[in-house]
Amino acid sequence: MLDSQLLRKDLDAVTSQLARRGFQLDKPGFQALEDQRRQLQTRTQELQNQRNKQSKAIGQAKARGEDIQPLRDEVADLGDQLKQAEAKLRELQAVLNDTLMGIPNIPHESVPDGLDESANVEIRRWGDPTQFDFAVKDHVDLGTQLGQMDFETAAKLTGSRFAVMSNGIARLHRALTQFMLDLHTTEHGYVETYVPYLVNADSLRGTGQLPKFEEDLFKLQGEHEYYLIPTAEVPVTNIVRDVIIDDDYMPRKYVCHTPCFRSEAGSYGKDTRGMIRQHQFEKVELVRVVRAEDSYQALEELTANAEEVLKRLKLPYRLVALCAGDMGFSAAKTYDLEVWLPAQDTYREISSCSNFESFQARRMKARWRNPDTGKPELVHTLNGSGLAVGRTLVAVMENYQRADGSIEIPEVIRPYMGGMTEIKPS
RNA sequence: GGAGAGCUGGCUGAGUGGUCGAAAGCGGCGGUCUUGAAAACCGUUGACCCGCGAGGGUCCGGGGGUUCGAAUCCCUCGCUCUCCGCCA
Repeated sequence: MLDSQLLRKDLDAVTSQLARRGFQLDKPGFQALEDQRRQLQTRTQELQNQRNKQSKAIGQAKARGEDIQPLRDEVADLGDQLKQAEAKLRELQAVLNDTLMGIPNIPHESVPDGLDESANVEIRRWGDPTQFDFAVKDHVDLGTQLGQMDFETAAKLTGSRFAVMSNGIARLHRALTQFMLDLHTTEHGYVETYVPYLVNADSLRGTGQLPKFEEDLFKLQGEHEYYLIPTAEVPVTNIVRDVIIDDDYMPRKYVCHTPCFRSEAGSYGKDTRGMIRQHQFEKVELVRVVRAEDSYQALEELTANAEEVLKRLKLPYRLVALCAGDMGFSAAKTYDLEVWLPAQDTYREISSCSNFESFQARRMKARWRNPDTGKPELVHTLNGSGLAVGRTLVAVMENYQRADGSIEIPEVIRPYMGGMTEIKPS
């Protein structure tokens, strides 16, 4: 959510900055709502003031043992007037709030112009695309031929966009997760965190998935209004919702491994093969809660933390700065990490690292107490994948494949697999 | 699942429907004393909204209701705790 003060004071600037990401703000509409609100709020407060004064007078008169009936008659219809004004104001504020909740974040000045991914800007590359002297297979062929990846059985159990893994591949999948968690906790200073995989609507509103993107989520049936988490970002970031963090506990760095559930509505026909786009996948998520002035430095660090996973796995990748129009709703700036996938002969997203500035914090009322002023201030929140485990598995399988269809295990992962060096057919 | 008790400021915890945004204590901050610290003493100390300001308004778990007036009464939802039952 944007700062409503900013919208009031500088509507033109906000409108043009939002236009950079292709969002059209209804300026006259917003202005009209805002004017109405101001009028109604003043009027309501006047009435409240009147009521408070008169009620107090009644109380005092009663304490002195005077007859209060004349005073009561005076305020007879005040209550009705006030009730009406309050109801109208509430209605208007709800409309205004809905409008506000539907406005995306303002792109940071360093974000490149552009409305789609073609305008994204490559920042740097690491490693060279893996060379093979044989025809490469994709992870589906590799996994199926090893007898350790089974999409048909998954379709039987549930439906499309799910996977069953077994044996070495299943273990590799788990080992990658452990490796990432260990790296981020022991070397990058993140605190390992375990959270619920079901969240309520308030949490989803806090991080920006609701109200606009409900169709992307799996919602539970039953007495509770719970949703499956689409990313650990939601439960982890909401840890600081409605909290004023003590300065001693700033900044906060969380790492959290969870499954993620996404309906992938609207992605029909996209990445239908294999593990690239699943309804359920594992992710190790990095979340930071920092002071406003530190958030862009923190974004660079967090991105570097995610890159380190790829470096240790010796997977070639590139770093891309998303243009204004390609960023997610809540982000002020986003870097994507794209890993080299030989079978697709291209780089594919494996991590997305964003600074949300105060956009989520304002929705969540997440603040910290500034010792200099003694006042609570909104925090800045960031998150990034470190990394998406399913896609990392895909990248390892494809980049470490051999001519015979076996897969070499990256050195840093071997300790997590009891010293195994390769995966061969079951 | 059954029965009961709660939810008040950073924390603990008072609060007869009427100058209660809320006693008191702790903690924090500032000061006196001290070479310094501790102790003691004095002072100070919630958040949010509207307004240039003076000032006004809202907030006692969330929402709704009764009333001229609600922390206090009623309804509802959420959460916590205790006992019983069941259980990985």
